[in-house]
Amino acid sequence: MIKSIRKRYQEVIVILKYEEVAKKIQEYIRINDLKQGDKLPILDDMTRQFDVSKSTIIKALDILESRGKIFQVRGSGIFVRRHRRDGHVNLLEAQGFKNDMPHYDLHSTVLALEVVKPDKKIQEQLQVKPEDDIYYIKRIRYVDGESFCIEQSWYKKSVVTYLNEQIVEESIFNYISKALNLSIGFADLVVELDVLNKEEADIFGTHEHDACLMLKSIYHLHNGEVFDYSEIKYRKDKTKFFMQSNNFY
Amino acid sequence: MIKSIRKRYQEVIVILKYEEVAKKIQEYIRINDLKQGDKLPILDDMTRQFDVSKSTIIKALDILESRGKIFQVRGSGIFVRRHRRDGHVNLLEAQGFKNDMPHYDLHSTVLALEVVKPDKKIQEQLQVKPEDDIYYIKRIRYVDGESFCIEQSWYKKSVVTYLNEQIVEESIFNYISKALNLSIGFADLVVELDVLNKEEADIFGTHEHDACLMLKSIYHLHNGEVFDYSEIKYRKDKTKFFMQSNNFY
DNA sequence: CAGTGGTCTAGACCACGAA
DNA sequence: TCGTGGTCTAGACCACTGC
Repeated sequence: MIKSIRKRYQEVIVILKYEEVAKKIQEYIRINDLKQGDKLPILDDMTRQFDVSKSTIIKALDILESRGKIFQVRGSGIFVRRHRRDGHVNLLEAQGFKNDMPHYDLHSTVLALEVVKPDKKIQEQLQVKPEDDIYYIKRIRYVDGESFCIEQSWYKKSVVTYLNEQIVEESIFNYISKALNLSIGFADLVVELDVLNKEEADIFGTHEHDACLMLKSIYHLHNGEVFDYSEIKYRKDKTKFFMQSNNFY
Repeated sequence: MIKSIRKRYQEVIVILKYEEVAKKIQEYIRINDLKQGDKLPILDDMTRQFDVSKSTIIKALDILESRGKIFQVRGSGIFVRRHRRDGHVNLLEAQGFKNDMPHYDLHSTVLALEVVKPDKKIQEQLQVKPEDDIYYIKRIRYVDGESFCIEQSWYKKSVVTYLNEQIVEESIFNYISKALNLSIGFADLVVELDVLNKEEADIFGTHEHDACLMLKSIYHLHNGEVFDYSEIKYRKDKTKFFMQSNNFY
């Protein structure tokens, strides 16, 4: 492959071969509507088809395996794993919403968007000082017109330098990666049971002190810096979290 | 390294270099009590120290990264990520219990251990026929003498050919991998909110219809065959699920 | 025992971060 | 600019599955 094709103008956006191959394999699965247990082409055929070395295919497959898309059986073949379950919130592709509910009508209402000083909890979660500026955002998210979750999030202003109502109504993460050109590295997530206060109960059309699922997340940039802490309450009757694990050793 | 050292007698258990290296790096982190953000030695030093090729080190590091132990920053270094949180159930190392609560006194009470025929739900989850034999197990698990969760599980008898009370009181997964020599490949997990029935409420010392966290899991062997479906109810006041995500792309 | 996937290496070259 | 990590390759050899 000619090197210049793998860069985009002056931006020098390098396309990784193994990412390209991984994308194409996923595309192949989608187009051929493969289900759990269906077999993919053998390695040798893939090296020929994609015109890359065996190692590169294997790297692409390892990535797809770690993302829960496929599983590899030595001596036998490479097989498709069950797809994301529709309507479940996928905790491991934790970039909100659009990904989880692709077939639904989604929108958000912004209840708060302001610059604040962090209290003790936020200082600790975001690893900031009391005098640092923080964007505080509170949103209700709707699925098919019905309230689905209530999200509060705190962004380091030194990283996410600017936010406005329109950005916040749409996808903050999309804005962060596309407009600010930051790349999100990893996240720590905690799921627990919580209860609704009066205001939240009204939003969900239920009763104060009702149980709900709480997801607390800390997001890091690629260099390890924390930039976002968020707390999301999900209504109990609509929410299922989905995950896939490979880590047996 | 001499090849024969890497096999154990006649069993031909091959030790993978990159798994060995990964283990040693984790050990290094533990011994030196490294915290989030602490730097590991540079790649070149590790290749020398472990006497393996650069690719092998990188593979080991990729594994540790996917397991949430470290993060790698190009041009800068390799850094330790926050450790498992004590007392949180780690959903991605979902092998029960002993791993999640290493510093606690754990035990189990077996309420049921019998061979049954699957109902519709179990037929679907385990992908078995109505006439297939299934081990049904119900256990209460205690942490420091206090009931922590109630687990029901269904094992394909064609895979897990034998179980007894002692095995079930201890670790079934341990038995499966060590004694039956089966290797667990991957799992699908769903977390949702559920309520307690009268019996369960009594076990937890709380009220019927109280909310609880429900974890439903489907476990697969390395070849993709389902062998276990389980439903675990966790008491709401004691339970936090923890996960780490890398999948931002 | 053929077919298929996995491990490991040496080495060339590239990309990012910090100073 | 240099230190550090990342991509990619060709190829030798190994290991598991199923016929």
